[in-house]
Amino acid sequence: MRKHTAGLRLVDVAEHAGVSIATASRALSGAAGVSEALAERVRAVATELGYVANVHARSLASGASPAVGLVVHEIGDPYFAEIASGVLEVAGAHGRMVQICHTGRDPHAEVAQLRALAGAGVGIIVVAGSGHLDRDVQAQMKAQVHAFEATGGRVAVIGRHPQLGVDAVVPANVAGGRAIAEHLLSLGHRRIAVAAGSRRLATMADRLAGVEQALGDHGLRLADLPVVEAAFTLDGGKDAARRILDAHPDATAILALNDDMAVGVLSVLGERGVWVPDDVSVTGFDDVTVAGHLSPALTTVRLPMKDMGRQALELALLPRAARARRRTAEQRLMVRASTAPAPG
Amino acid sequence: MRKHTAGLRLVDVAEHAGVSIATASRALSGAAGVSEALAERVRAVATELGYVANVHARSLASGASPAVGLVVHEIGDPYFAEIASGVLEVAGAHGRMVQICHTGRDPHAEVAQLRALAGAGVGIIVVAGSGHLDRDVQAQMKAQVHAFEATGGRVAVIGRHPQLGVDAVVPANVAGGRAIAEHLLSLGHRRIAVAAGSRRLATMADRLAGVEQALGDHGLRLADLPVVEAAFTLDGGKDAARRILDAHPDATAILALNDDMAVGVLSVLGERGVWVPDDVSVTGFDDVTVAGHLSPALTTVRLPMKDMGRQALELALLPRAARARRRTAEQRLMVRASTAPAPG
DNA sequence: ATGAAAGCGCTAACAT
DNA sequence: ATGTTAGCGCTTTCAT
Repeated sequence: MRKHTAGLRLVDVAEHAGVSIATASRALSGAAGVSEALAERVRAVATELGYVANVHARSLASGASPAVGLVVHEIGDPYFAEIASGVLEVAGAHGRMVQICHTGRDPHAEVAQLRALAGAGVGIIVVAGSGHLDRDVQAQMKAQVHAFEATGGRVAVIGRHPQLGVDAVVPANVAGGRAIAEHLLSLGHRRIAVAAGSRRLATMADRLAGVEQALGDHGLRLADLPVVEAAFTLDGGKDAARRILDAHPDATAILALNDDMAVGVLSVLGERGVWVPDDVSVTGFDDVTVAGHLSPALTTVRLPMKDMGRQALELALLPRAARARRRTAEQRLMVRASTAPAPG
Repeated sequence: MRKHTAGLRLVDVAEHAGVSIATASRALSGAAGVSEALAERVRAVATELGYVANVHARSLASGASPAVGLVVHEIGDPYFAEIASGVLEVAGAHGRMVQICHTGRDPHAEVAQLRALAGAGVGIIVVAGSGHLDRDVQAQMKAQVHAFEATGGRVAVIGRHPQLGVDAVVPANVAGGRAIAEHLLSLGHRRIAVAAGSRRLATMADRLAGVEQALGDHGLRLADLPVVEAAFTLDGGKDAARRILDAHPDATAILALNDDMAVGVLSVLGERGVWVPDDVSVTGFDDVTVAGHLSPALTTVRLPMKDMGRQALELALLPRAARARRRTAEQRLMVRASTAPAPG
């Protein structure tokens, strides 16, 4: 904990400028009711003295805080790091600080972080993690979010959060899932194994739904394909790949539902001497920066993560609307070297 | 800005528990001077009511803030994202929030962010970006840091920051530079081109110094090698690779001074039909998560970024010492597929 | 347009 | 061990 041993105060500025602290306050916060000349003088004195207002005092007195909270699953994960980059960019442009919390992919931790941010007195919260299909989690999130909004807080989420009813930036996960599956199908793949994260995540459900649509177009059903659930990470991808190779050695393609998992899949395939794309095609989802530089370059679905971060904060910066706003972030299929026509 | 329209206050808890607000305060903050039974009751009431203390009021009254500020060049960059992950982990364990600022690699922005964080009332600042060799920048950083420490703030930096005199976690950049260069030299490479970032960064100077030592062991001098300066990013690596290929087509190895640049180098080499490692060996520095999964897997120097983040905050959490503390983060050479004996 | 003064919610002396 | 009360530095009525 920091002890404010020193530090200039508003009184100091006021005295130096020969005005009352009320006038000084108005001049510095740009409020009306001060002659421009006086305001100018006060500001000059403040800069000269190097005065910086105490946020805590300001927030306490005004009941308004300029800080924005950002909740991510894991900041070390490129997907969230890129989103964070977009959020920081917009925050910087508005002179706001960003407090980041991570949840370790635990939905209960997410609720706890929300509470913590509210307690930490931020005025805006952006939730970057996927929504959850679990009713219990949804209810808790909803309660927490509403409590925060009731005290004047603003919330925006990235991803589909069923029942939440707040402003949202929703990536085209269904369309993306459809596009990537369609790509594999059009290459003649039929024995496709899916490396998936938890089905309790809305993101996962949506991407799978898209895959199912594409399959349906070809008279196939998702239920007939092996869908292996594992952690939504590089290691999870490794895990899934091993299980797929063992249980379904005849698969000609592995469709991973994010790039992290795809990297793990590629890694295990390499270890086992399976050639990509000659023996098995592999696809990812997200198009994180390195995806195009992998071995081989990964065919994937691009999502504009940084822009999603920007847009989410921009939504949250807007005054609350009667109906929750919704922006869609478009996907784009990136065909690279990790996919090829099905062998045979 | 958030308006606190509602919200429970300490008085509410005190009333419900039938005690004074002083007792309530003591009970909740765990201060001495309250009977355990009473403290327990107060805490129970607080949880039941869902009371969360107002940080602004608390910080204002106590003059201490639990927030920690983290300054990075770019949070979307995996190197910094991993450091941030370590900082968040330790902060979480101590019940503290982390405010992240990015500087866009501009040293003057770094100074400005420091000032902003101090103004935002954080108690601790961790600076993750490399130190700068420019005297002017050093002086400004120093002034800003001292001003912050004078008001009771704590600061820790990651990387060597000449003249700063604060607690630091210093990665073994010199040893790493030496190890990676020695690796190439032992493979018989002599015509080595270096893809470097700005030489004004301490990190860069240190890594180059290590390279120079290894060269010296083999009777060579850095001055005789092409050292191409470019942005310390993937695009910078591309830029450097193009210039190297054009001006020094006979180079048998490209030593990039971070992984981002190495990825860019690999990318350009691929485009131009240069085989790695058959025609040209390529090395990186940092060992970001994907380095081992690139095409080909990158030989590089591993730095424990996440742990560096952890350690930096742990240092900053300690009370200020008479002499600045210094922890060294060890490097480790990771030999992979991107290097091979020099051709011919 | 300017100033005086009453809080914002909490902590930390200072009583008791 | 518990309660009373004076601030922390600022914003914002309310006077003037």
